[in-house]
Formats: sequence, structure tokens, C-alpha cells
Amino acid sequence: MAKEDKVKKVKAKKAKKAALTDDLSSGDAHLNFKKTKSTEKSHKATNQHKVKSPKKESTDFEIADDKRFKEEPNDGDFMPEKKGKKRKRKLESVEGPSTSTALSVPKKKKKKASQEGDGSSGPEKTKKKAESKNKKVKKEEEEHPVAAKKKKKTKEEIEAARALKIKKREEEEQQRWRWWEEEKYEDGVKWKFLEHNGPYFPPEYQPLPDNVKFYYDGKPVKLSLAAEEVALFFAQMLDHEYTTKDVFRDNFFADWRKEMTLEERMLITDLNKCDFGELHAMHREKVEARKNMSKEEKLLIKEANQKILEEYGYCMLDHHRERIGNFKIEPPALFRGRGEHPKQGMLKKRLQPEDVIINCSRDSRIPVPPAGHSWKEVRHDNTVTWLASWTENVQGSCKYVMLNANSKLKGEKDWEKYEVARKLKTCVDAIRAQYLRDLKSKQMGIRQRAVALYFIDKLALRAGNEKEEGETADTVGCCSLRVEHITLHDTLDGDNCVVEFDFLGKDCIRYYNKVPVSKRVFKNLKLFMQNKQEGDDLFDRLNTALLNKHLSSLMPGLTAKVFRTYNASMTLQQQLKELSNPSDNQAEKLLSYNRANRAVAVLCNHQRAPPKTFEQSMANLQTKIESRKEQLALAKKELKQAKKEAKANSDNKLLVVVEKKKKAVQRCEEQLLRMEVQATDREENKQIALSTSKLNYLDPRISVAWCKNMEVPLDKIYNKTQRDKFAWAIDMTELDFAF
DNA sequence: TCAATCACTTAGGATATATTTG
DNA sequence: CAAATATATCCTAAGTGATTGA
Repeated sequence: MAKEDKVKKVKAKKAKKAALTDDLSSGDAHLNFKKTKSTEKSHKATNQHKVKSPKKESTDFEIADDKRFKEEPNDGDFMPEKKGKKRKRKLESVEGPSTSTALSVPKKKKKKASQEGDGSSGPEKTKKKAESKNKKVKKEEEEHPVAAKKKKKTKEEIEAARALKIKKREEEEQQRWRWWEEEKYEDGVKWKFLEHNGPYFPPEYQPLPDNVKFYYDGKPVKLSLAAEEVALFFAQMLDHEYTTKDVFRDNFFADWRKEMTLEERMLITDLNKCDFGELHAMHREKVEARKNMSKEEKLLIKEANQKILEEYGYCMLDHHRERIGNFKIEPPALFRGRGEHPKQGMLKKRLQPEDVIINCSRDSRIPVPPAGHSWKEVRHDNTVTWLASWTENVQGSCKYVMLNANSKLKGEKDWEKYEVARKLKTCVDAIRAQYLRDLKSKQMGIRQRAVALYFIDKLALRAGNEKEEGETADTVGCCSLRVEHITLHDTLDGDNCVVEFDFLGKDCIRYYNKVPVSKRVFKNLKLFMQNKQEGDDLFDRLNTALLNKHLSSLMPGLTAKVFRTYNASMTLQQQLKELSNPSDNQAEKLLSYNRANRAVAVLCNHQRAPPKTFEQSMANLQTKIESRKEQLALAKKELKQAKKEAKANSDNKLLVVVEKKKKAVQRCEEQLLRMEVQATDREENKQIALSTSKLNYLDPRISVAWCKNMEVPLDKIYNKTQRDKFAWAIDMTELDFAF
């Protein structure tokens, strides 16, 4: 659906022609931010969910110490700025009277400060923690024999298996590196020792069997190995929509021809005359055969993969064995950019060890390159976290081999991220007050900054870095919004001052939303749009660097993305409080959790393509519900009948029958209810992806504390991977944690 | 002095695996 | 037991934001 509303290709490069003669009549009534904010959050016009809008925040923090926010941003020196961004930057860097204190705190130190002295972290927790864990172990040991005794043989086995699993889990837990209890390295050092085996390279290309032929213009052509490999890439994708797109086809064809020999290039000049049918069929057969493999074959493959994982999937980092995230070198393929990507279909080339830079300790076993090869470089930089890197040929960007999310390096960073967001909580009121004031600034740049910040805070928009034109799909974030991305409505659906957003954001996911805003914001937007045309930047005096510079002066570590984290986690916390009830049963609690999670996903616009089978499976469920309803009706009727009979002659047997029927009705009702809940849950989730927010925006400690308070087992909320990733939070979070 | 580069987080789709259902 | 469905994992693209170097 995102595709339909193609944003028009605008090549008229950011011609900044703002005629900026804003006259500052400061007449608007002062707005109450809180009131506006909380209720309007996340009203997507497209998908209306049952989720209640987030509750009003009770953010009553008083920022006592901070004079900065009290000062009126007194820039009498306003002058219309006519030129482009560069000029503006200069002007504004002269500006602020107030940045020094905040900025003088060196960044690296701040991290420590933010993590210490916080109620829920710190080493004192350690002992308590260990105790409680021991208790847990004991308990489980006690419970299991009892449970096993009760059941019969097969059940016994199941029990045994489960016990084993639990034991394994405990064992794992025992040897987990509890890095969060250790001192942190300072000044950008990421590790002291790093050893690994280098990345794993994909297998060489296997040429086609002789009976599978490529045809050009009806005639079989034996391709050179290189050309054949690339042809197969295309053939394999023939079922995909990509191969119908002109851009994809053209890019592919151009790059394919580069791989051809001279003769091949002479011969093959038209993609439409190429017949990949046999290659495609072969590929399909392979896929099919793979599916139909016997258990043994599958096991064999699994074991082989396991071996690769053992050898290449781990590294030693400061005496601990850590899992590597992406230890496999990306195999060659046709580039699949998202949306209308100008480079889709280009050939992503096969990498050689000669392309790869290795990073590891000087005193470690240096990884051995594949036979007959050598590394591009081996370096020993312990201020970065990557183990290997290479430059990818399609976009020219760097790619890295890094650790898994459950590693110390990633976990620590994640923790830090949430601590920064929590810190924002203590000054968000002041910051909001300031940007509301800045809405009236005499300087255009400051006004634009204020409006952008208003969007970022209220709507959780991304910062919106500039992108190089023609290199990527045309997507935008807040600072890069163009005038065609918003429409202003004086009134709409009974609301005043409504801004209609319609643009493609990250990954070409459409953002569509109608948002009532304050009068002053509305007026400013009108002003920003004056004398501009399609293709012009809405915020022509603003970019992310400027915005972030300002933010970091308000609070060390503050950047635009922190607002997303902050608002996401706050929303979860509020929603959980609002929706869940300790007296609910577990299913209801989980539904509440999912809804709270969903509110965040809606806020952050985390979408997914509706599953291909969605309509079908929904219909199936619906028919199941219908038939269950009939069953219920029948059961009820029978119950009535039985009752009647029982009344007529009070036979004990008949009473038993009545009870039975009653039970049947009850069971039926429960099942029906469950299915109906499932149906709504699924419907609400149709195009919403919960996982992204869960993984990246929601402070896990909120969820952990909620589970503890609600007595919901944590694994109902987090699967194994997620529990590993959030081990630090699971370990340190107490019942009373508040974000 | 800012565009390019670098390092790292965030993102959705594809694919594999597990579970449920018929 | 197979098919359908749900869930987990893999994969790599696409962002953010700090730093760098021409």
C-alpha cells in the first residue's frame, strides 16, 4: 500500500527560497502542551485500533536548577536569512548563551554518571540477586519429582524432558557473564582482548548441470561461469515482483553484462530475449527437494551448520566466549533495495578475503584466511566493536561483523540507551516548555527547530537525516520533510488546525496521520510553506546536526532518537498501568500487555505487510467461531431439555446429566470467547509489527517488573532470544522499577 | 567547515522451525 | 501424519549521529 502513494520524484534540489519575512505577532493563547499531547498521540487515520489513547502523563517534575529554560531566547538580532543551510549554520552557532555547562561534561564520563546512583542499578543488587536465584533452583528441583510421580509414563517422559530443559537453562544461567556487575571501561575502550576465527565465507558457485540450459532468442547458450552465476540469481527471483520492475531489470541487465565475456556481451543484448525457464525450474525443484528431505538428511544439514557455528560463530572477548551476530559473509546476490530503490537489481559481488579487514587483539590468534588467500588488512583497534568489515559494492558503504545482541558490548549499549531516555524524563517538561516558547522566536531557524521538535516529541518521528539523491529511495524523516508531505486543514472532522502527514519513512513505510496541532504550530507551518513549491524542504533552516546540537546542549547525550525511546517506553508503562489488572486471568493480562505493546508500535509506526494468508486464515477462524456458536446454541438447548426432565421427575441420574450439560455449555462458551479474543487480537495486529518496539524501544525493565507484579511468567512475554538479550534487565529489575 | 566516512542501531521481509489442527 | 498456522531466527537494508579530513 505504501507504493500507491508514490511520492513524486523531485529533482529540483533543495532550492532554499524561503521568503522569510515573518512578522511576530505574538497573540496566540499559550498552549497547554500536556493537554494536547497525551490524547492525540497515535491516532492513525488509517488504522483505528482499540487501543486507548495513552493516559495523560503526570509529569510534575520541577526543574529547579536549570536557569537555561527560564531565560527568554532573546535574539533581537533576527534577520531574514535568505540563503541555504550553510549560512544558517554559521549564524546559529553564534547564538546560544547557555550551552557551556552542559557541553563541558565529557561524553564518555556521562555514561557512568547516568548509570550509577540510579535506584535500580548498581552493585548492591548483586548479592540479593544471587540469593534469589538459588532459591529458584531449589524450588524447581523440589517440584519436579512430585509432578512426575503423579503422571503416567508418557507424561513422565515429557516431565523428564522438561526438567532437563530447565536444568539446562539453569546451567546456562550459571555460566552467563554477568557483565552488568562489573566496572566499565572508560574512554571508549571496548575490549582488552579479542580473538576469533574470522568470518565464514559462502561456498563457491556450483555450475549448472549440462541438462539445464539458458536460451537466448530461442537458442541454447552455454554461459561462462561468472555470467551463469549471475543469470541464476535472476532466475531464482523470477517468482518475485522485483523481476517485473523496469529499474530492477535494467540494473540487473547492465551488471550482468559486465560479468559476461566479450562474445556473450555481443550476443546478449536484450533481456526480453532471455529465457531463464530451465534455470528457474531447477531452482524450484531444489527448493521442493529441500522441503521433502528425510529426517536424517535434515539432521545432517543441521549438524553441518552446527559445526560452522561452533567454529565461526563465537569469539573470545575479555575471557568470555561471546556469540557473534553475523559471522557469515553475505553471499553474492542481486541487490534488493526497499521501495523504489534506484539501485535495485544491481549485482552485489562475491567477496574475497582480500576484501575483508580483520580486527582483533594483537596478542590473539590471528584468524587464518581461506587457503590461498590473504586478508585485506589485520588491525587491532579496541575502540570499536567489530571483528571484521568490508566495503559493499552497490552502495559503497561499510559492513561489519559484530557480536550478537546478547553480548556484553551490545547489552551495555542498550542499557545505556535506556538510561539516557530515563534521564530525559527528568527534564522533558523544561524542554517542552522551551520549544513551545521557541515557537514564537524571531529567528526562523529556531522556530523551525521548535516545530520539528514538537513533531518528534509528539509523533515520535525520526530525525530525518539528509540523503544523497538518486542513491536511495526517496524517504524522509522529520527534518527532511518537504512541503508536499503535509497538508494543512483549518478544520477537519471537527478538529481545528489539523496537519495531515503523508510520506514514506524508513524502509519506505508510509506514515499517514491526521493530527490536530496547536494554533501556533499551525501558523508556523503556514509560514514555513509560504512561497515554496513541491520539492522544497519544509524546514529549510534546519537539519539534524543543528537539531541534535541544540538537544545535546539541553541535556548531555540527548538526541532526536532519544525522544522515540522515551515516548515509547513511557507509553508502555502508562498503558500497562491503565489496561492491566492483577485480578485478571493470565490470558487477559497478556492481552493487555499486547495492547500496550501495540500502542507503542502504532506510535512508532511499526508496520508489516499483512501476512499473505491473512484473509484466508481470518475467514477460517470466523467459520470456526460460527460453528462453535451453533454448538453452543445446541448445548444450551440440550441443557434446557435436561433441566426440564430433571424437574419433572427428580431422578439423581438426571441431575448428573444436567451438570454434565452445564459443563459442556460452559466449556463451549469459554472456547468461543477465546476464539473471539484471538480474532480481535489478530485483526488489530494485521499490519502492526510488535517485535521492533519490543526489541528496540521498550525498556525491558518495565516488562520484567510488570511480569513480577502481575505474576506472569516472563517467558510469556519474552522468548529465549529476547530473554538472552535482556538478561541484564531480568537480573537487576526489582518489583518497584519505574522507567 | 561541511561533506564524507565510520560505527553502530533499527527495520521489515524471507526462511526455518515448532506447534496446532484436522 | 500431513497440512495449516504460528513463532523464531536469519538476513541485510536503512536509518542515526559522531568524527574526520580535504
